[in-house]
Amino acid sequence: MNIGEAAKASGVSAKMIRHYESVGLFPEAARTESGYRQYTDKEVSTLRFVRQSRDLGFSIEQIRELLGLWQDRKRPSRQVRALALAHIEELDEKLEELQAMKATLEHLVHCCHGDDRPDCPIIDSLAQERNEQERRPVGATGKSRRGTTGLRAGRRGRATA
Amino acid sequence: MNIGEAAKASGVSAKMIRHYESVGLFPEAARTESGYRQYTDKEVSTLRFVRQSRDLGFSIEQIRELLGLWQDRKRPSRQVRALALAHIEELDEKLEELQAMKATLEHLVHCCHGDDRPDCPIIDSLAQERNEQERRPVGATGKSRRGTTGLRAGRRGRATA
DNA sequence: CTCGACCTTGCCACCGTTGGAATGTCAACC
DNA sequence: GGTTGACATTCCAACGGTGGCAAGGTCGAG
Repeated sequence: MNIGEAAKASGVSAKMIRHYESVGLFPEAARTESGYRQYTDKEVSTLRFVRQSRDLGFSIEQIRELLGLWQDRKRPSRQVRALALAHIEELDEKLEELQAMKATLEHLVHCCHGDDRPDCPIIDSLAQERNEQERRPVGATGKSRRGTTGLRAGRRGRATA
Repeated sequence: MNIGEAAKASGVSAKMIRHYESVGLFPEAARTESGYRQYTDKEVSTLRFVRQSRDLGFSIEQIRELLGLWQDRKRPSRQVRALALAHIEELDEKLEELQAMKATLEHLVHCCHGDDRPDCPIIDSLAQERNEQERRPVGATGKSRRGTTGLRAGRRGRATA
């Protein structure tokens, strides 16, 4: 099976398959004499595993761990569960951050007439001087220093794209 | 005012001030004879404006527009409102995506005993073959092609850091 | 004069993914 | 055989936004 077929079958683009290999998420694939990568069904399921994991938002590093746990058939399910729970927490942090932004924005939008007149509370608010505390309307107990929302980055891509 | 002070005053790191300038979000700052950037209070408030916008998750390009609207004192507030609404929609898409991930994960975690035994529904699920539809448990009417969650990227940084 | 704190530019790293260029290979058709 | 088109290969760059480091210049106080 060539890389293109493997891509279609797994839902991971050929591009990303090579990338994952180069990053060491995958062992190097077997090659034909001319250098084409060859994939077995087993490797395709591994690819599919990676794909599903990424769809759930796991990072490459986390997937590396997941793959390890998957291949170790004796590992306690506790370990997998812990990994998943940790990821849920990450998701929660991001959710909170996004929700906070949304809430603030909705408030501002609510305050703005949005007509032909130039005065606009949204712009005014952005221009306003504020201190650290006031700026975060929701949550933010000051625990996690570095916000990790990481908006706009773009993932996914239907493979073979 | 040197760049360091401007950074402290605005909450935008010196690094990012230079970056924004290089990207053209800012006009080039005035310089001393020796080449140090000089900032006025007015420029600091612009910086603050940028900072607040970023805290609300606006992209550089959106901020560019916001700045334009801010400086044009005659623009109808409708325009600003529209920009904000558009951004809220973006946030919503991301929220939905994250929530879908979380829901799936929570379901899986719920199904997994998480003990010393090796059998684990989480891993099993990741390994499973699935088609496009089944993979997305929430929302996903197929409208927006490119998922834009963009997990893990990391923003913020308290300035002057 | 020297020291430390600041500034300058520039380039690299992260994250994951996509795109392109330039080139090589394979299978099918005439 | 030769040509064509769909594949494959590699490498390099980009996106967003931020941080980090290095090699140098500048400033003010001691």
